[in-house]
Amino acid sequence: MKDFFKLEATSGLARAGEISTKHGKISTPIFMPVGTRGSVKGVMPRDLQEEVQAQIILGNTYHLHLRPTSELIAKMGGLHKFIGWDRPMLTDSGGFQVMSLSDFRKITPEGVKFRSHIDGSYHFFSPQRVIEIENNLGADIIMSFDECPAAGQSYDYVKKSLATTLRWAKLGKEAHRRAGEQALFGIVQGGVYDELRRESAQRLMEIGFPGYSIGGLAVGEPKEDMFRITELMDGVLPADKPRYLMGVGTPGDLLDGIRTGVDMFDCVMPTRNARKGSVFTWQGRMVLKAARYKEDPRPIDENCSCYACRNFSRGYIRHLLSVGEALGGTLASIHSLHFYLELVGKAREAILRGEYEQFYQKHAQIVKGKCD
RNA sequence: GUGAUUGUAGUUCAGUUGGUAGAGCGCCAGAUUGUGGUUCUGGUUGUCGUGGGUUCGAGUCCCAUCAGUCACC
Repeated sequence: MKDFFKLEATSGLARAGEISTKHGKISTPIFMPVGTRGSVKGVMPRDLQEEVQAQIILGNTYHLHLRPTSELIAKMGGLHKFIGWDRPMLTDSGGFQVMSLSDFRKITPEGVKFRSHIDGSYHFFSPQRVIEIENNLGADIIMSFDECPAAGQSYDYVKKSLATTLRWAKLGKEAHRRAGEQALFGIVQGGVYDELRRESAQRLMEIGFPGYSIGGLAVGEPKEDMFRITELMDGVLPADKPRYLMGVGTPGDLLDGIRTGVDMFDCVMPTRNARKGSVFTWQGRMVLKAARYKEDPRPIDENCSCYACRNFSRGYIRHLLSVGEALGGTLASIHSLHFYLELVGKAREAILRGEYEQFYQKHAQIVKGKCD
C-alpha cells in the first residue's frame, strides 16, 4: 500500500501526518470515536461529520461477528454502506473483547475459544478467521488478532503471550485478501516490560505492516508505564508509519500520547461518560449531572462552538440526563466528541507551527483537572 | 351505617416472644481508557398517622381518634 501515510511535521516527538484511504484522508494526530456495534451510540453519522468533524470511526469485529455477523454485512454491501458512513473506518480485531467481555476463554496456538457475552454460546477466533471477518466488513484500517494480557501479568506470561500474538500477526497477514484497500496493522504487546515491548515491535517490523498499534495499555497499569512505553516505541517503530495507541484515553492522555509520538487514539470515554453524565471541556472535566448545575443557564463550555453548546443550557441537558431522556446522552456525546476532535486538531496545528511543547504546557494541566 | 384491613425514609416495603428502626429503588457524591447503554464504589434519608394508657422501656400490647382500601347494608 503506497503513500498510506505521510509524515508532515514534527515538534519534539510529536508528529503531524496524513493517512490516505479509499474513503478519504485523515489528518493526524487524530481521535477516532468508537462505534462498536455499527453506531457511535446516540450520535447520527450526519452529526458526527458536520458537528463533531469526525474523520474516522471504529467498528468492532467481536460485536459485529456475533450480531448481525460479518457475512450479513458483506451481503448488505459492506460496513460503510450498512451503517451509512462514507468516511474512513477502522475495525478492531476482538482480541481485547475476548479478554474483557467473555467469562470463558481458552487460548491455544491456533486461536481462542470463548463464550459470547450475549447468549453464552461458544465461538472460536483464529487469526485467519478474524481477518476473514474484517475483510467481510471492509473497513479501511483493520487490526491483527492479538492476545491482550490483563495488567499485572508476570514477565514469563507476557513473554509467552507475545510469541502467540506475533505468530497470529504473521498468519493474519498471510490470510489477508484485500491488502490493496485495507491497511492491516500489527499490534505491539509486551505488558509493562520494556525489553518485551522492544522485541515485540522489532519482530512485527520484520513481518512488515503499514501501521503499528500499541496494545495492552490502559488496562490497569500505572500511568507512568503507559507513556514510558509510548516514548520507547517512538524510538523503535518506523517514523514513516502511523502509530495507534489502542483504547486511550482521557484528554490528558491524548496530549501525553501525542507528546511521545502517537498518531491515533480511540476511546469510549467521551461517549460513555457523556451518557453517564460527565463531559470534557477545555476547562477540565465536568460532572454535568451534579445538582449544582440544576439551574445553570450557561452552555457546557461557553467557548465551545458545538451544537449542544450553541443551543442548550447545562440545566436542560442535566435534566435530560437525570430523567433518562436519550437526547441528554446525545447532546453530551456531541459536546465531548467535538472537544476531543478540537483538542487533537489544535494539537496538530501546534505541531505544524513547531510549538507543540508550548501548547502542551498551556493546556495539559487544566485539561487533566476538574472544572469549577 | 356495619364489618374487616392498612397507616414505618421521597417511594415500595421489612421489622422476630415489647429493648430508643432496616432493605431495595430513588436521591446525593464519585468512578468509568481497543463500549455487556440494565456496571461499580461511597453517602444521605425517619415527629414509626395522631392523642392517651400499660411498662424500667412501646413501631411492636391496650383505648380513643383521623385517614386510606375492601366487603356488606
